[in-house]
Amino acid sequence: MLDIRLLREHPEQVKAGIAKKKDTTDIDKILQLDNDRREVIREVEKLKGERNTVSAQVAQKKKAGEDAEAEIKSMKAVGENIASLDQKQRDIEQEIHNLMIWIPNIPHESVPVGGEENNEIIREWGEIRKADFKVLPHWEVGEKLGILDIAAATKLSGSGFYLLKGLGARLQRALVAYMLDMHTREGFLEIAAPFIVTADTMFGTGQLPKLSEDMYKTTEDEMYLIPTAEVSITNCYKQHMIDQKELPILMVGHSPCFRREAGAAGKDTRGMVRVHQFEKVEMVKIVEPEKSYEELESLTAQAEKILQGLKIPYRVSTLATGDLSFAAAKCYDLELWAEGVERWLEISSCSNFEDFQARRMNCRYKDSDKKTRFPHTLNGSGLALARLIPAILENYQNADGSVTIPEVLVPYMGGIEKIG
RNA sequence: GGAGAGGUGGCUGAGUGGUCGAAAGCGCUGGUCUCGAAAACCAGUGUACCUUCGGGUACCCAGGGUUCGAAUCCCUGCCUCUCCGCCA
Repeated sequence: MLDIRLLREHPEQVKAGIAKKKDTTDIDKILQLDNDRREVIREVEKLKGERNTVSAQVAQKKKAGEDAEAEIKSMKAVGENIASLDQKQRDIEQEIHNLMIWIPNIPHESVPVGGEENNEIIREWGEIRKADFKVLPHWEVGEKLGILDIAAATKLSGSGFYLLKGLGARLQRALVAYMLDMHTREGFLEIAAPFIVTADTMFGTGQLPKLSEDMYKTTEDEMYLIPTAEVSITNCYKQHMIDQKELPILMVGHSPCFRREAGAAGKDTRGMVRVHQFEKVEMVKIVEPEKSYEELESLTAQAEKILQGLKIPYRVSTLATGDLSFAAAKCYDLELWAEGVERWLEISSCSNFEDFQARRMNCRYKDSDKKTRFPHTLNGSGLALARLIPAILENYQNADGSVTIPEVLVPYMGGIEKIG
């Protein structure tokens, strides 16, 4: 959520910012409501002041045993007037709120302007292998090795699901353990949080109300299945006052992610690349505002360490404004090269939300001047399994159809060095 | 699921209709003392909004209600705790 003061004081900046994200909220309408609101407040507060004064007189007279009927009578009408103005104020504030919650965060000045085509690749890492045999896509090699069974998943849940078995399931477990170990070693606190959360929690990180269509929702209790562990982990600090000494807060967790992919019908229908449920390790940071952009760099570097450890080539790009998510001010995408599908696959998004989420969650901290402020929140995948496994099955594929286990995973695989 | 108790500031916790924004303690900040620290003592210490910058208004889980006036009384919801039931 944006600060209404930013709208008041720099309306042009806000308008330009949201336009870069292709948002069309009528900012002037909100400013008009904001003026109306203040007018009502001035009026009602004057009346309340009067009532408080007279009420004090009533109390005094009663104490002294005097008659206060005249005062009581005169305040009756004032009281009714106050009640109706209070209602009017609430209505206006509700209307303002209902508009504010749909406004996206505004992009940081360093973010390239434009649509997806303006994303900027800022670095690449690793050598793309030139195999002297035909590298099979992961769904083919996975089925052949008996470790991936898309048909079974489809039977259970319909299209857009995968099922791993044997060493495939083990590989996923190994990756999760490898990644969690890496991040906790670097100071991230491991969190195992709920996968089902309330609407209020979804509001806190910005999934609601805008992304409602993308999530699975329970019918009986109005609960939501998390689309990412970001939701559960970040919201641990919802409605919380943080002591500055605790900052920066670094957390990491592993969870399944549930996504309806409502707008993506017909895209990437084969394999594990686009599915309704996948596993992911997610890192979250809560930091002082002054440090959030350097923290974004180190967060991205942290995600990159996983790929470097696995020796998988990747590239990092800065997302252009039109490609940024609702809540993000700046985002780096990590894409890895998958040799079988011959594509760069998005494997991690590392974003700085500035105080956008903190404001929605009402997460605050006291700074060194004892002033209450909103911290900045960040998160980054570290990493998503449903795209990492395909990359391993393809990039580590051998001519005989077997798959070599990346060296760093061997200990996690109980010493197994090759599948097939 | 059943019965009961309760939700008050950064924290603990008093307060059952009228100077209560709220006692006390802890914590925090400053000072005295000290070579320095601890202890002790003294002082200070909520947030948001409106403002003609004098001040004013609101906030004691949330939302309604009663009243001239509500932290305090009533209703609804949410959450926590205790006991019972059920249960991986």
